[in-house]
Amino acid sequence: MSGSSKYREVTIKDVAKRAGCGIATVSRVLNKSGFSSKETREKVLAAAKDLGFEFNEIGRSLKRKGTQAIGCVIPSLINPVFASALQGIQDELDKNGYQLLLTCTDYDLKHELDAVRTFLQKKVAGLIITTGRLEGNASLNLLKEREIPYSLLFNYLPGSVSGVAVDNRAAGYEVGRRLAGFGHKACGYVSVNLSGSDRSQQRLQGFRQACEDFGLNAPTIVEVSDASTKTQDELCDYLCANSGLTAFFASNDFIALSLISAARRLGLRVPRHLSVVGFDGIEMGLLVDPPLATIVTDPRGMGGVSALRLLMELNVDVENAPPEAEAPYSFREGGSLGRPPSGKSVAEKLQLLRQCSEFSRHGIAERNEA
Amino acid sequence: MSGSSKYREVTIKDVAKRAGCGIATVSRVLNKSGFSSKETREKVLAAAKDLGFEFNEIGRSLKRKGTQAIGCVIPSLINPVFASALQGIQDELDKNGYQLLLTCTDYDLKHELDAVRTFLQKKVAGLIITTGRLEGNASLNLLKEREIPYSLLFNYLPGSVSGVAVDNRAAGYEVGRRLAGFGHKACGYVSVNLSGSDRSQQRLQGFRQACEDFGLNAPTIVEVSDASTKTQDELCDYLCANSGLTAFFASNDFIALSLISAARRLGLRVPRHLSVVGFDGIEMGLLVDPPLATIVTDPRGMGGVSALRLLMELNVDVENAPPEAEAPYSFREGGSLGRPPSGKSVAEKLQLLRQCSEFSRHGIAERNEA
DNA sequence: GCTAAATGTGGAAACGTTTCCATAGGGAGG
DNA sequence: CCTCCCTATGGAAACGTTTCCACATTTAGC
Repeated sequence: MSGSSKYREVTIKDVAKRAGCGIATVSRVLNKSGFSSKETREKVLAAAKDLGFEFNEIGRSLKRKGTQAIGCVIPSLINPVFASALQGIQDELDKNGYQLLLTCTDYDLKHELDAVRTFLQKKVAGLIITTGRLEGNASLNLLKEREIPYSLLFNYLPGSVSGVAVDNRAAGYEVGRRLAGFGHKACGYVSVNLSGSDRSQQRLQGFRQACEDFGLNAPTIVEVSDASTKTQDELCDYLCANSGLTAFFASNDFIALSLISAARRLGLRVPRHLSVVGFDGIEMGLLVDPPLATIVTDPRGMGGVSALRLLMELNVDVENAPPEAEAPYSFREGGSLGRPPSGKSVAEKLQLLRQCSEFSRHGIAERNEA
Repeated sequence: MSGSSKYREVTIKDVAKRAGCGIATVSRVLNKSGFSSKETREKVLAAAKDLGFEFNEIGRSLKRKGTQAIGCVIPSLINPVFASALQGIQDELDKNGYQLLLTCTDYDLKHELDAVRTFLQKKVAGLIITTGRLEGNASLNLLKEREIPYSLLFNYLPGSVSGVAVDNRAAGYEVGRRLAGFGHKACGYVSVNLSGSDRSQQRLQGFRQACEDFGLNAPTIVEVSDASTKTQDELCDYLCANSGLTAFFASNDFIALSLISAARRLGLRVPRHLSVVGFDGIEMGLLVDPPLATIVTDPRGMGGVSALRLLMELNVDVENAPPEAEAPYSFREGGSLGRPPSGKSVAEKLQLLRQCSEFSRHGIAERNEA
């Protein structure tokens, strides 16, 4: 309220004055660089302590022409996969004395470019980027042109750009193979933002190829919006309109669980009437009933690896070098994947769907709540 | 490999030379501050464009004695509540031209203090903090001493420090009231990190009070570790050891869902044999069967509000001022909360638990997988 | 006891920017 | 015609640091 004891920043000059020496000496002592006698060293250290001196990183960065910060550009934090990856990144950066600057792009390439520009102005040491679209990506071109080190996360373009990512194509193929193994013939691929996401498209490619190789029909595709309540409605519509499909590959676990929920709303049982396989391997998938069959990945680990790779490129000597190979994944069996319905179950399913089509969606909800 | 066409930073000096004027003029033009003739303005703008000039934010920050960055200190990104909040923060900062510096503390106060120190060295304009323990918190004391603006998120100490948070005590009380309304008498409180989290303790306080006011027994408390697989085991043990409890309040939705899953493993049904109420209102809670009864909060909104409050304190004129009141929450009914088991159900439940105690936990898993 | 090297120190420049100040031209008002 | 003020401009200082360099002192080698 009264005494404006405005805190005054204490600089290296203040320390020098107090220690009775030049600022160069202070800098050397505090940075443990160059020569210094034990005597002055002690005086400087004492002075710094007395005054509560802390380096001003801005001054340092200006002189050193760079910061100890890494810019990170990801689509969103709502997706737990990205959040986990970020946690992995943060852990590694922290361990190596780097700071994390974060921006979310919401899959908007314009936004992405702005973010990269801002990071460059802030003179980040490097960037970690997850983008929706690799090909002709303006942000990446900018970084290449300026020769700024960067590391890609979750992105890779087969035979061209490589980053820390699972082989989405191979993983998608694996899902197709598994579905075939259970005897499914007619499958669906459910995605959010298929058009704007390389990753989703790669998974679909692999899945398609597997369908072809193992004699399944070409998958029926649906792209749903990600506003949760709307998603449910869209998924219900999709299920109703495609009663012939017996198994679904969802582009991530959340969609997979949404699909199972939508099926439940329609009175359908998983895996009795339909099978569902997800992607990512989020923990929740193990807590639900039936447990979700999915491709398990390690986003946190991947984030860590991407950070380590970047740090290595920056000549930081990290504790243990990250593996060179692409990120591992594995197929997890789960109760949500079973044999396709046969005979009685099919009849049951069709009966249920027929009933549903007689209700408005609102009606369905009401009926199920009763 | 060969031509080292090392990119050379272009500075305001280069622009000045090219435009044939002084650097002061360039600065004025590019910042639209002070006077400039139309003629020079055009020359400078053209020169800047030709050379691809971009401001060096370090130089700017040094002169201006501060950055346009906000430091954010949260416990973890794995908890989707924090991730959502961060998304809200990021959105607002982005909208107002501020950058986000992020650190996760994993509830470690030492780590928290280090992070705050680093942010101060980087001359952030302000901080947003979520801490486990408010009382006597060293980081906050440091910030007060240095007179650095900060905004608390998810924390508040009734009658003392205030931040953007729901009234955890009142919300906990509300849960107790609801459980009483359903006729429960003996309840449990399940938490991770109870000792290290003010929030969890406040929820418990409110819950306890409600139990007292509505004539329930004092709640039985259990603290579980957060390593998922271990959690399941611990929860199973807890359920077995407390067969008399009919309802559980979990300190967050994830624990609530874990508890339901653990119950399922034991053969128990929700809400037939036990009721469960969560906290947070994560989306997943609506996708599972039965839907989770919980306290619904708006972490993303809260993050946004905390950012806006901070920006206002920094005299940024934000678009619309955040609400002054504490963050809203609401109780959501869900299938996971029902009446306590009576007669036949109790017998059934005891029978199931008796069977379980005959198996090792490993045995349980095997039995259920079969 | 002499040079050469090793050790210790501080002045000053530099990093890229903003901004104070001095200077100067031009128009208006007396 | 002389002030005065307004517009326009660039030189130079300042922000806090690191580091080059020149200089001083000690130690070592003969």
